[in-house]
Amino acid sequence: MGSKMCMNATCGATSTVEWKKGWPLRSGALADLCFRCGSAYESSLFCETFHMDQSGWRECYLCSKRLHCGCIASKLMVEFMDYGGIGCTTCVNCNQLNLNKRGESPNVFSRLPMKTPHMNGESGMSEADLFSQSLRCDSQPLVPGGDKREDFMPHRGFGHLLKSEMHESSPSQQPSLNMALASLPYSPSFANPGDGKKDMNGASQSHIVQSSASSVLQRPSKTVIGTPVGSSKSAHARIGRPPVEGRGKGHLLPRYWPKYTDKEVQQISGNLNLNIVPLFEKTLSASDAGRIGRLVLPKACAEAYFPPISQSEGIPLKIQDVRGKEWTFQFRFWPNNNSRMYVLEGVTPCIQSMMLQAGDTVTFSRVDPGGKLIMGSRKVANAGDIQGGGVTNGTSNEDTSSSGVTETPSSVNAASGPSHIPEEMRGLPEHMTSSPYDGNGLKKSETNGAMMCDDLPRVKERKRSRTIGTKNKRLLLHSEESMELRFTWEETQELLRPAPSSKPSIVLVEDHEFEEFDDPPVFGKRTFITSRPSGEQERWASCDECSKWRRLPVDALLSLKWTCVDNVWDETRCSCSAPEESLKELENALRGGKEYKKRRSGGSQAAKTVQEPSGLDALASAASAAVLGDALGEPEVATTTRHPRHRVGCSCIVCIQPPSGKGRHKPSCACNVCSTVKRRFKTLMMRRKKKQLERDGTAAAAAELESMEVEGKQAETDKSKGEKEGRIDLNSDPYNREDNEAVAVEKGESRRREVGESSGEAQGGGDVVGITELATEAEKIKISEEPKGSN
DNA sequence: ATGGTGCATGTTTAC
DNA sequence: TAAACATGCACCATG
Repeated sequence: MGSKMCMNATCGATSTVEWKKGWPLRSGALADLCFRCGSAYESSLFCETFHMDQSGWRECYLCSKRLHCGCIASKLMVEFMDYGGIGCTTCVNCNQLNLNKRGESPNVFSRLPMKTPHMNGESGMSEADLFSQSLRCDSQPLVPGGDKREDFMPHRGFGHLLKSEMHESSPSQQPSLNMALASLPYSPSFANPGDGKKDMNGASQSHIVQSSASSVLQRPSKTVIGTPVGSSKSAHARIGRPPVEGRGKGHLLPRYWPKYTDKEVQQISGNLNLNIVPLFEKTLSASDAGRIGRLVLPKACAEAYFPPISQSEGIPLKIQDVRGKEWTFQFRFWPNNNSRMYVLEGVTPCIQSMMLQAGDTVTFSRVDPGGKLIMGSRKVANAGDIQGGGVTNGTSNEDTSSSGVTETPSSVNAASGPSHIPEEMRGLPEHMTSSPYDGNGLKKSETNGAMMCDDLPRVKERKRSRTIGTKNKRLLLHSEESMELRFTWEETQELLRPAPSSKPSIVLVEDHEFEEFDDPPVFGKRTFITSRPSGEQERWASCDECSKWRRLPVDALLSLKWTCVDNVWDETRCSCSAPEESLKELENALRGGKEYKKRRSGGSQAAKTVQEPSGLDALASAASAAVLGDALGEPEVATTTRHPRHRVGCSCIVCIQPPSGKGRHKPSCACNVCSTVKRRFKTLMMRRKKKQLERDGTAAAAAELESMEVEGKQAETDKSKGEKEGRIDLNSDPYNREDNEAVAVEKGESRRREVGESSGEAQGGGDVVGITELATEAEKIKISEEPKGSN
């Protein structure tokens, strides 16, 4: 055990052994007490006696007023701490010292109204200067010979950092606590740089102040987007700030520093009409965002800012999101290698509510007063940007936080947040991803030049990204899912083609020919359909070789790879050497579409890189468009949604529907689709009754049956008539030779398939009101009917 | 069979 | 090298 010096300025005793165990700290450990004066050595004691619950507010024991410095810092930081390690504070209001509960002599610093260090934009002063000016020593040396505060203060402020940064502290003077991040801005040890009379092993106090301050202040800048200190833009900058003090001994890693911009804090504060104290944040891992619903909390953060728990089961913890909704999570821990692993359980609903996924960031703040925990979020750059799918100005890299406060990505360069997105996937230089604030706090933070130039973290970032890129497959997959696997049913449909080798067999269903394939469909080339002024439709496809657009028959189905040579429809343009036709029509059709824009603006190179995607590329493109809600030109312009195997002229339920998203049909709608649906449902009902009656077998029932059959025949006649007019039964299944779900019902075929067809088609199309409902109804009917039938 | 829970283990990172 | 953390996985409960 190294020698310790009593932290009580009035004592200053040094001993290597004679330290008594004192009262329990919040951490559960026992404080070391000075053998002479009984003061605590453990700096983690501070705030022990007058602990600030979680709010960071206290009431003056003398004037009964809340300690409040009245400056803007109060909204961001806890203003008062117990300096001196014995839990005493000077009330700024009455300037009286508050003894701690043990009645020990006050030996305190109080804070003068100050600007928050990171808000010192106009002053041009260094943060260290502001720290110094914002603190003053109120204590009077109680022992002749002066205040020995500087003897021990470095232990609790920047001191421990000096250990690593300067290697100047002797082991005996190394602190027993690591409250650096919490206490840094408040460290009174540097309040009076010129006041230092003693060297710390040779280092002057002023030196220490300077060095330590700079070393500390540089830290955030290495890991987060940071505006240079003193910048007037600091209110917008996402500076990773050391959070307010917590009770934990370990200081928080910069990656957990809350990286709010001041505007965001103000925004949250404004939203909730509360003072917000940012605590920490965490980038969601795949498992955090997964279905397990467990959010692993950084140990230091959990111990510093969440209530202490001694049982593994933990406690329910209420956390409010910035919309005001209160969530209750189970805050608990697991034993882990003689340590603890803290988790929040039951976060899935909240995560989903905030629409967060792996890579996004959750932020934890505290409300002053009250100590209520607030959970915010910050979404990672969106998939499209990650994919590099479009050149952005950086403004779209981040999503609006579901928290109501839009936050920038938790730093492009930060070790957390978007860093989990492999740089290779970004497609953009990192500096492109800095985002400007929109001024109202609702979007974007400003570009930060400081971090753009900071290569160190970028190197680190790349290292991490590579690792994650190869290792964290879940996260990667998730991103890929976002980009490539989320496409709509219709978008998939339009890309499906019959397998090249498969020969269709023609099936005649109610006078309609259907091609049926034994092989599953394959992905085909994406094409565009345009309409001529005459109304005639034609299809356009881009050659995979020369990227020239070729006009094709509307019913042309192209394989995944398609080149001019495959253009069997136009002999004059079946070679890449043939000139391209006027693209006027195509351009018109695609005007406003992304593909078109890309192609037009990109020149030859762009034409090469942004050429019409094929197959999975097209899927990815479609997926991106779907995900991003992009205004991509509709690939199938002026056409209806099609089955992959359906040809032009197909009048099945899918093909006759308007393109998706064209609105729902009204209940009274008498269009082809709706009337067909209704008719079909009627038939279903009729058959159900018929079966019911057959079972009953009563004479009356027979009579009813007779009349029903008359009705039914009439219905069938209508149906047949309708089909001959170009309509087709809703339940016609182009894949089913026997078609006719009624037949299927009678044959006991799967109701699931049946209903699935109906509802699925309805969904695939324009969400025709009634289809789903009717199908559901039919399902119910059959379900209720089946047990009876089977018995 | 499925999903939840608790712990173990491998990887990463800070010191 | 040790701590922290992400995730795998065995075990158990439930339907």
